[in-house]
Amino acid sequence: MNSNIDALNWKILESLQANARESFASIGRKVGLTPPAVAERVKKMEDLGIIEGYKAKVSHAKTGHQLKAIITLRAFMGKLKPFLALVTTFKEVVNCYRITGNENIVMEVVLKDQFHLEEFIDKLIQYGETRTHIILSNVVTNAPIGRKL
Amino acid sequence: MNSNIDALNWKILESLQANARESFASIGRKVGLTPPAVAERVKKMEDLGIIEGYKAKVSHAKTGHQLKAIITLRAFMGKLKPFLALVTTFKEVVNCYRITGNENIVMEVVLKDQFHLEEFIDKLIQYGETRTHIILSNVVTNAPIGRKL
DNA sequence: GATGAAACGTTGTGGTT
DNA sequence: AACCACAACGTTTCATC
Repeated sequence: MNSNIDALNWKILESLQANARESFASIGRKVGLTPPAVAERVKKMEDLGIIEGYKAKVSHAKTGHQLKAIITLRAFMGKLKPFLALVTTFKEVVNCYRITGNENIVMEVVLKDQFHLEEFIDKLIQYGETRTHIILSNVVTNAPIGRKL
Repeated sequence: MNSNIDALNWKILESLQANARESFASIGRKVGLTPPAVAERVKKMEDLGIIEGYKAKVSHAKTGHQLKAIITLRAFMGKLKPFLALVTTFKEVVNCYRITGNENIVMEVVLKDQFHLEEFIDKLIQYGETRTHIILSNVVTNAPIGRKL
């Protein structure tokens, strides 16, 4: 389970977390391997599930979603299951976790404006009690995973 | 600010959010453009800040961090500023936002185990009152941004 | 892992609308 | 301003060692 990731693989992961489009040839120059060797290591890490994918990060603000919020939900009796099915269809929801504690769900949502927020919250009220926190600023965003944590 | 993103660019963004390592040639085949045309459009979206970067997603679990948690912080008087400076150095913190409401900060953290969690919370107590929610499961993770939100 | 060759992709120039 | 065509160059991929 906790896979054997050597120093070379950590360097490769570091590069790919910083720029997923960097070529294997370029990574190979940095870490001292030939392109096929890098390709083989990357393929193996993909197969093992260490690398889960490569994603372009698209700006929320530049795509017209100036407002971000954290919303927690404390589901009503019998409403958690239907909510879990529905939440994957809400395009506003970027991240959603089931959690322990007084609330059952925490979501990170992106919205156009306060009208959009109001409209979104209205869709939630039948499933449970919500609490909304407007995001004022990003302090840390998608920090890379490193060797020494 | 809210940039002009046409249907073709949305298709390109869709592809790159699904697989940031897909070649411009391959994307071009899908959307009906030549590779240089795709490259030019992508370059422009990078320059405009629509595309913020390309990141490999590395599995937390496979790198030895089985435990994830949402931690909120209600900072003590005068402790918010020093905390904001420090939090960027905590490798456990994947995401951190400043928010409105009773708490000032919400963080998403990855940890090895409950001992690691205890150790991490101990580092926070001098900055404010914390509340910890263990993440039980991911319902939605890094959902792509789409045209019609 | 390395090497070398073939297939593929990227990038720059020039030209078209 | 956006795109295509073509060619030079770099990258990936496969065989082989």
